Amino acid sequence: MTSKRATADADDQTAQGLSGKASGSRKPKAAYHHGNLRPALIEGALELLEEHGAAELSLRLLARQLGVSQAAPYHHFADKNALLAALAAEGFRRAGAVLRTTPIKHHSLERRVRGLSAGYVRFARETPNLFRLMYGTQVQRKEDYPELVDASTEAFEALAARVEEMIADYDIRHVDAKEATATLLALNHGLANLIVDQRTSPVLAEVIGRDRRLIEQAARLFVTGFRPIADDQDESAGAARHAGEHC
Amino acid sequence: MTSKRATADADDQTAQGLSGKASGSRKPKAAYHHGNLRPALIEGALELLEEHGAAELSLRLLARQLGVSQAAPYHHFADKNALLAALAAEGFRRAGAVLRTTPIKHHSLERRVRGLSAGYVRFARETPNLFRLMYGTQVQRKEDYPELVDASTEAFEALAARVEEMIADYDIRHVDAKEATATLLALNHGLANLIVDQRTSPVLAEVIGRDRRLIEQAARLFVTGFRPIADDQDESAGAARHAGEHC
DNA sequence: TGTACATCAGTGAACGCGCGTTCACTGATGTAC
DNA sequence: TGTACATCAGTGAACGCGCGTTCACTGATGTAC
Repeated sequence: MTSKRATADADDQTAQGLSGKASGSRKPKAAYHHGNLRPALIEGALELLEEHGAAELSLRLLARQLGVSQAAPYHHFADKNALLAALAAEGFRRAGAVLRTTPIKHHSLERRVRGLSAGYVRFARETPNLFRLMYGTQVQRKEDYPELVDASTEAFEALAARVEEMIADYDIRHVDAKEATATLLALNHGLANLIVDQRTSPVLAEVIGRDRRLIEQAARLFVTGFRPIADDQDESAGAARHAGEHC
Repeated sequence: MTSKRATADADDQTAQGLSGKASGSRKPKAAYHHGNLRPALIEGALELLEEHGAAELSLRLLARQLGVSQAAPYHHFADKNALLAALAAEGFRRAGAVLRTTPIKHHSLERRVRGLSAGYVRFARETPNLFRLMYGTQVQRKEDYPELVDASTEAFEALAARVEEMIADYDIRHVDAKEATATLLALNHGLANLIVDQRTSPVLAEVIGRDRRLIEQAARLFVTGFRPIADDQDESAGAARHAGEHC
């Protein structure tokens, strides 16, 4: 519930209380004007979302939690869907930031891939309900919210830039950049979803439970390729060993 | 709304009507006893789920749709959650069947991988809301429903068996079977989720929109590996070409 | 510097809604004799 | 073969709930003069 700008002002007004304005009525309760409600709504909604789940995130509960009337949010968001869209946009901004800033530049290809996967997965794990909100059906008419469209586009482009960087640095010739980006995104997205999901089966849970290992393995396999090739896991490329079979 | 067993009986009773039993009262409306409500509930729920979305799937609407009182479902499911769990279980059974029966045995490695991905994705696309239900938070206390646990375990094991088959047939030595299964699952799951999700960004939509191409590319890259290797895409294994860089 | 006033950000009561679930009930079914 | 009866699968009315949203309102803010 830490807020950024105006809440600080509001706090000043109530907390300082030394300017004659407050005129003695020391209500520690909220001033009539919250003063910073919009960001507080988003922040509070993110907390409720993770704490109680998307199904229980209602404008009324949110308003109650912020000590504000249930009509107040409507001064800042057209309706509930608009608030949800703002949350999803925030999610994409965070995901984009992770992809953009993951420090992988001077590592091996495998470690770079692993770093990107780990970052994406970490983001999803930290705020799983936000992650679900970003991709689920809960937010309707997503295309109507430019903030959301832009944020998600930028997140995708952040990953694309990282992939292009790897392709350039390693002079990888046999793949198209878009193709590789989409595939890596699918892999990351799949890992994140599996890890975030409630694991229904104990068998699956055992495999997925050890996140770190799973991500390492996935990165290695993604880089190495799933096919008969000799044992060059860690060193460098080795000679091929198997003649093609059918087709 | 085609039903399997008991509904047929019920139909016989009303439709035939030649045994004196019906005694002339030709009500084409439902008999007092539906006779086959449980499967009808599941079937109807699957339809509602895909048609109107999970948010609008209520027991009341379902009962109304089946021409039955809103209390009737409680004779067959303890509560709404139990019905949802049954739906999810049905989803895993279908997914497992797809993975088990996808005919890939005599194809190249790449085509086998592609076949498995395509099958999983097709299942997800055909009933996207069911797909989401299987993995989402909507069904609570999943572990309390053995039917669901078993079905999801069997689906995972179906994929594992296919991966082991490939590993054996191609004598792939540098990967562990579990590792490869988990990674391929992640890739498939990511592809399916991306394709099923509402695509927020037009940039992403363009990449993901052409499913078939995306899946082909992902399979190729998954098999080939994302690293500097010469051009042996289609033939067989080729000689390696790039000396290792850092690390 | 003081004041009038438009505007903004709140309030609180109310609307109508559909939902999950329970309850006492009743009609239909099938089995024991 | 006919009948009594336990059991099963329905009914329909009602409970209580929380929700999204709207409305007429009022207190606070800041700007023009």
